[in-house]
Amino acid sequence: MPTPRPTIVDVARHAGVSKGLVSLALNDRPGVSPETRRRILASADLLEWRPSRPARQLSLKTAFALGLVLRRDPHVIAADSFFPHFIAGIESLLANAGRSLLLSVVGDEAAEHAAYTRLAAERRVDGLFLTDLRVHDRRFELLRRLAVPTVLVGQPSEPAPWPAVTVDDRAGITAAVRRLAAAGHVRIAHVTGDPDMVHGLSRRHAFVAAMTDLGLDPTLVEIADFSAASGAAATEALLCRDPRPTAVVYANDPMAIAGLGVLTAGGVRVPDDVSITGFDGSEVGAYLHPALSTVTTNPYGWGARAARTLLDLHEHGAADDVALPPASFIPRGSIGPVPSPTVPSKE
Amino acid sequence: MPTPRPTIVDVARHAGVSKGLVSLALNDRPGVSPETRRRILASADLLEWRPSRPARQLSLKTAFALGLVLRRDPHVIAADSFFPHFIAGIESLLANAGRSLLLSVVGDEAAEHAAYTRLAAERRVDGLFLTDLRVHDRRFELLRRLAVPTVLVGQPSEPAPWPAVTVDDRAGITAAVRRLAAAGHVRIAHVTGDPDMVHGLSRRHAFVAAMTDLGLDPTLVEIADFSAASGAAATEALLCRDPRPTAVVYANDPMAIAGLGVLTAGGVRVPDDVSITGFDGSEVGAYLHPALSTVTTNPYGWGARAARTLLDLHEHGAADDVALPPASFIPRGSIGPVPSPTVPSKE
DNA sequence: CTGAAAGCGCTTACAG
DNA sequence: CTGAAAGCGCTTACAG
Repeated sequence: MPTPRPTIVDVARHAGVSKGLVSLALNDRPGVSPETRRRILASADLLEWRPSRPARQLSLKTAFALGLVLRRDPHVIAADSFFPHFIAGIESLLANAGRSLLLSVVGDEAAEHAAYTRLAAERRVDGLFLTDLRVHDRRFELLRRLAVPTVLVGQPSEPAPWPAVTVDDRAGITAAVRRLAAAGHVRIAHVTGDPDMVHGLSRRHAFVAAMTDLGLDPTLVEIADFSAASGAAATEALLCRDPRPTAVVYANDPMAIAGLGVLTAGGVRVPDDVSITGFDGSEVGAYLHPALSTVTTNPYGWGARAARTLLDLHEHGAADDVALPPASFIPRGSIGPVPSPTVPSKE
Repeated sequence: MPTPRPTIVDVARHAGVSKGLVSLALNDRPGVSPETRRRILASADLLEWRPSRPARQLSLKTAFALGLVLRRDPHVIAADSFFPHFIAGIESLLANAGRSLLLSVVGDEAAEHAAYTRLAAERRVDGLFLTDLRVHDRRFELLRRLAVPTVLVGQPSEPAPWPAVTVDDRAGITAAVRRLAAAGHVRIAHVTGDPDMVHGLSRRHAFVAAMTDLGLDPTLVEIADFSAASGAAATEALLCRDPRPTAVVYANDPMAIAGLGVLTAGGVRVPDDVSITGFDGSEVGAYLHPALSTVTTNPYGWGARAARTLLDLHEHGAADDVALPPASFIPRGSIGPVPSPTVPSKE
């Protein structure tokens, strides 16, 4: 049961002024004499008054909140280090802007669309972050109808009427492939992320392009979905290939870590027999043995920039696309020179 | 720039009734004839009207939101699988209850207190989740002053005026120690979580109690803080002990995974030379080699139950403590029998 | 069963 | 510089 809190009327009475004046004083607007302003602020302090958000929302037609809807298996979110840093980045801006973050975690598409609709149609948020962009993203049509300011986190695969804050993740994959090729690897494989997601697909395209550029066979690709389980299964499939790849580029860290487990369990030494790389720079990867090579994208900065863009969009009605520094490759112990050719298993 | 949306007045006009009646009809209250109700609902549907939250909040004095403030290094949150599942559990209840989750991620205590104060004093939330309970938790005094419904997620170390939803994590540690002892281990070590946190301390107490009960030396304890980095450092310290422990009970999975890396890098085989166990059941642990033994606490169910309790508290002014099923130990490949005694390294 | 009115706690022209 | 009033979009007694 909420305790009655002081309202603007209490402050006005205490300071001996009208409530309109209290409002002016507290929002630093002109038209209040310094002396009166001081008295009002003192009363507000004394009464521990804070303007009610709901009341401000109603008169200002602003929600003072931004929304993030996550449709992913909690297991995948849990394994992924992206979101905690991304969210921390968002919040680094919101606190100062007097805004809050509304987070929705949903299970399926129906719940997802319901969540977006509620947030927007009930005016709970001033804008929405769109993450985990999908290849034919059905949220685009929905959000266009809802007419709510939106920022795209990532490069959309089709035109969309909102600003995008992007990081070129292809650069990280390209760097990984080049590094492996420079170490003599030729049979380099890729374990993809969810192919329905733009960043799953774009990392795969980057892999194929980098391999092709180097004149290498780009067809050693196993489809997975970013989950550790799928990374393990894909790795097992790769181990059955003949000839076996000598290096694997995984589309994220959890799959690479699971892959490392499968390789080690199968008696395949990393990096002596097979080199591996991940993506997204989870903290734990640095502490594995061997330490996992990975690609970092600074999700904290990404979140902060996306929030900045969304606030701009809400305040000014427009905001520019932002291209953040490309992902960069961090080599660690999990990659090494190509194993010296031994007797092929067949032929 | 928000597009003008239909208001209750538009619906009333369209249906040819007063707006009061629209409100009654849409909230399923008595006093509206079936025929009129039907007409009103049809108009609302047609106009795609949704009641404005801010307006409802103001007249109902309800925020329709619950708040969660996280003060942790994003790296630690990212490595920890607890929060994504916990949050997903919360949301599983909120969606149906028409509530949203307000999430704040903050860096230090000042920002944390400011966040709680804003959420409560500005009436942004109807209640707060208190997680990561600390040993002398200074939030208790703050929240008492703020007089906002609160639910404790975990057992507080000192009396507090709010219901607590608890999971006995001691049971998991006890089970791990017993299992290791049954496998012949005597020199069992513990790498603690953050000792300022209740669950860091209680796991340590559980370790000491379980060892003492078994008549084993409970002093092989290294203080860490739940981060992978601290788990790695603690493991290195344990490796320098003489005699070396043959088993290590870590207070969470990220530290155990980092410890596994350190052990492997040092040529110590797991579980042949040293057995290890984690806590919290991250997905990736199951895919390591050897697979990480761990303790699960069902954070999804925990979140759902905490949300249920908080809603009850808000609606009825009171709610009972809830004790969820205790944590359970999941043995996997990372534990094995005590190594057969060889020549001690010294003496 | 239905309508007109007051109120939730703010902000903001509009007068003085 | 200050006050009185209207309005944001709902809900809810109070009359009829």
